[in-house]
Amino acid sequence: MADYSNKEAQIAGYAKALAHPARVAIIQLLLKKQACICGAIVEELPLSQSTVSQHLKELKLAGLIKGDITGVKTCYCIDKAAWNKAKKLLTGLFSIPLINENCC
Amino acid sequence: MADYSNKEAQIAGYAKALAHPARVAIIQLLLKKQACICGAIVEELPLSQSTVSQHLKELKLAGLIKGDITGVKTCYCIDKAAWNKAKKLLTGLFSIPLINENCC
DNA sequence: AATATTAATCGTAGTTTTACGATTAATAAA
DNA sequence: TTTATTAATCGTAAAACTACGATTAATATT
Repeated sequence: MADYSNKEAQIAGYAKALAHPARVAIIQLLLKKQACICGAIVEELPLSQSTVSQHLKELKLAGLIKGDITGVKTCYCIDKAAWNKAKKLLTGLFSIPLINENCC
Repeated sequence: MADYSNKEAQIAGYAKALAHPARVAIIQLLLKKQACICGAIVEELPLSQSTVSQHLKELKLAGLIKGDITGVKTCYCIDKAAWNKAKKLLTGLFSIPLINENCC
């Protein structure tokens, strides 16, 4: 009956950012530094440039990445602070002990 | 250019299941066993019975929970195997070392 | 047998997401 | 200065998501 907690909303927010394979792929590319320039990311994905741009925008909106424009190119990278926060929240959820003494 | 990997799709799938605060709340309730019967879950959320049922269905579809009907009531609980798989995939993503020697 | 309870499903409306091509703005190269 | 490159944004269409009330099917209770 009560409203959601801040934590729940934040977890959901970060989960939402990772709720598309393209965005998971982008994050992995950035983590492993196999790509960083927008154009290179586009080449790695089976999507059009505009669609990839949209996914990058969503990741940026969620705070997980930031973009750095230099000249005509844009370099993206993980936002360390936000990434660590997401990690903390998500791993926190998964580390709740699961003792199955339930009905099913 | 190539297609997504299985792993990426699975991560995205589990993330999607957690991409709504109501579903995060449900998972937490089940983990902490503060609720289990559908009706009790409904009482804990600021949503109608039908909407909660829909969220439960999505979590079931993602494999994270299972429902056990006994009489007129339904008891839900975490699917241990799937939950552990999700945990492994998500924590795996978050445990990729983040060395920021990038452009930004 | 009639009524109540529980939870799934149906129908529906509004919103959001996803995807694309086309366009634009900015910088780089010729 | 003209042309090319890069990436964001716009416009748009289709699909998916979210929410609700109403209905339904099943079991419990009276």
